[in-house]
Amino acid sequence: MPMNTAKKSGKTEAGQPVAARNRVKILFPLPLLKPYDYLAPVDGIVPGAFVIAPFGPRKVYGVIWPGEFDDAASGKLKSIEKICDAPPLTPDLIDFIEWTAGYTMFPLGSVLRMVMRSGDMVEKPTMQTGYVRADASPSRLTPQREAVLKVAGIDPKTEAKTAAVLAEAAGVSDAVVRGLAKVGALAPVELDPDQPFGAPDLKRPGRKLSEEQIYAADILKQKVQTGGHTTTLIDGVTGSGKTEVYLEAVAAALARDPTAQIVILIPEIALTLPFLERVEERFGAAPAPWHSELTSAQRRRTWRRVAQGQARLVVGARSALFLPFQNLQLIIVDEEHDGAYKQEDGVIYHARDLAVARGSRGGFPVVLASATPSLETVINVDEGRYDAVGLPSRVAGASMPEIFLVDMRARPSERGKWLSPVLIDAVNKNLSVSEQSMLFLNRRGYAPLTLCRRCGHKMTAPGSDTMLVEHRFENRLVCHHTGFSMKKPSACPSCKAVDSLAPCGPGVERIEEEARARWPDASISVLSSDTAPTPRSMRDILDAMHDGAIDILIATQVAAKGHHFPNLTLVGVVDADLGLSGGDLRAGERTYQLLSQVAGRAGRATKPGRVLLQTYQPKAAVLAALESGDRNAFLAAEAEGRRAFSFPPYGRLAAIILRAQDEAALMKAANDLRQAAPNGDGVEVLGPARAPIYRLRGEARMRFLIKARRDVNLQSYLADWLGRVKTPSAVRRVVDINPYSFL
DNA sequence: AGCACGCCGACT
DNA sequence: GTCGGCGTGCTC
Repeated sequence: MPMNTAKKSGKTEAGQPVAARNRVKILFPLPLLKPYDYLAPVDGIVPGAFVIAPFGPRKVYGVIWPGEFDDAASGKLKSIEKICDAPPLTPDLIDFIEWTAGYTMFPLGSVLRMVMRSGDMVEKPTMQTGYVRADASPSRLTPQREAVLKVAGIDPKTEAKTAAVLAEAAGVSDAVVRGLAKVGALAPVELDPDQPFGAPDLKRPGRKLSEEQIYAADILKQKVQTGGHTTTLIDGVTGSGKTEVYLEAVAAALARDPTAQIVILIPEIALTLPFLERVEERFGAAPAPWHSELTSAQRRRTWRRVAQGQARLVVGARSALFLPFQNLQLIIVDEEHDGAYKQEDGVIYHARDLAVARGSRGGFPVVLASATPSLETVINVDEGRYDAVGLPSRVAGASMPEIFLVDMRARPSERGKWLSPVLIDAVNKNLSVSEQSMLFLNRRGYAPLTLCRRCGHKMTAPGSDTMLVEHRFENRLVCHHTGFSMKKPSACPSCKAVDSLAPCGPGVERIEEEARARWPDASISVLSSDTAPTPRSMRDILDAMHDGAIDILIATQVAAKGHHFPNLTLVGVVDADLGLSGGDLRAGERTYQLLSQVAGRAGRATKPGRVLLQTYQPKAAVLAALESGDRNAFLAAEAEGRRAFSFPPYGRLAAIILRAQDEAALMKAANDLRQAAPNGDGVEVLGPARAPIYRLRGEARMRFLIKARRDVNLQSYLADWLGRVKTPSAVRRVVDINPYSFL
């Protein structure tokens, strides 16, 4: 275990004996390609230690970095300002940062920034005052005082509580607590506001597992016991109990090494709340949470407790991969196929790929879980790089739902309506037997397109080629890409015609309108990120659904995962073709994943479920595969398609995106870059082409796609290429290795 | 990321 | 004549 050998040294500036000074490298969490050389005030500062050092005109938090000293830098060396009293980053994390920078082609310092975010997390927070019981007993023991003394602890290390917490627990005002402190019955102690996380209780038994689950869990536990790196896919249908299985592996890892730390990655923060509770139920202590919605205090608590090795189990979004673990021993990637693992701004990365890399370099197991694994992962299993355990049946004897296609050409909806008679009949039938239905449409708002009936003008966001979506409930037009929103104008901004703006196409709000008109007596709710913006509001709707208070739930993809509705027996997908257009490499795969996930909501308990997919292209391979339930045939066909065009995972793919306000400068930069592209064996450069959304937030965007054979080092090729041209700073240039979004 | 340095328009 | 716009480049 690396210790911070650099003790606080007090004054480090002038007056330090020169003989004691040696050189160190410091990496700053700034977009810098390399660390810089400094003079250290004392010997033996370990790599990974946090410091403050002068950098240009200001003082910046940084990290001591390993590496050769740069002779060119002699002569202008400055001294470290301060060595921070925080546990240093471990060598394996430093290695992971280096590897990630090389792989993603982002500056080393930018990757470090994901670990540090803000430097103040390194500092000890201001301590609170906590109280424990002291020897002196109060002269007058009132019932209130007695209640406080009853809930107060003794051990100043672990049991100190703030006045507010004690008062709350005793049901009295905090004046009572202060009074007791004044007479010496309570002793004040310094209390870290970042309270430790509860230790997982390893004696606690897990839920009762099926034979199948026990078998799968044993395989995973074996991997953990043996140690060393493996990647294992838990390939289990919706409702097969994947979570219980991998929690057994987590338990095994916690038991094997008393300092081991584990991270469970989940794709969406909306899911964290129920998930945290589930983990708490298993281990008797809440895990440390990590996602973008944490308050700064919550974030600091998790970060510091992870850095101290105190938080042993972390549940978080993709960025949890960059927490400063002391002894990371296992990574679980739940719903590994989920597109939310792809980080699209700042350093662009895919958390699943980085998790596997981290496990491989750190020599510990990685577990991927999914009901609809990504093609990449399936092929990695087929080719023997990953292992797999299957969970082919649902727990508690529930059967898989039956899936039917509704050919909208044969059974169209009424004009200006979106539900086919087939789906309407099915909902009617469900209402008559008091079973729940869900109408699924992955489109927020009322209408995805607003068009002027008179001049044909399409409403777009300012400076962007993105359509404004009508949100009728708020009477606003909203851009889902840029966040722009405006009150719906009464006149067309182009031809000034009044009341000519017509909503085109359906969103969930419009389906709600249709459903309310058709089923006025039914209880209908909409679940989307607009109706449930916070985890709590989402939970309210989910609870109402669970308790049967809703007859028809109209939902976007936020309802697609992770919820059990025992009385939901019908899922109607309003537009199953929605994700298929656009020529995206993974459109078919994503549609399959989303729709089978949605389908999995139906009939989880004893009641069999039915799923109706409304489509205009029932012959499409994805839909045929969903109907027949033949996932393997679908994946084989997808794989063949990718192989034919040497797309990932049969070849490598990268994108270079250029963006600039000035279109002429952008075109010139794109052409200059194209001219400089070196000929590479097995490398094909496509573009530059306009990005599908050409203008976004006032910037125009051009894209290159670079395809390479699997045996080509794509990063070296790109580094060579990009090193040859100087793009003006007004044109932003970003590399996306293995792009997912083609917008 | 900041921040300084440097070269072209509207002000006292 | 100067104040200040933000493009360019540097930070050990």
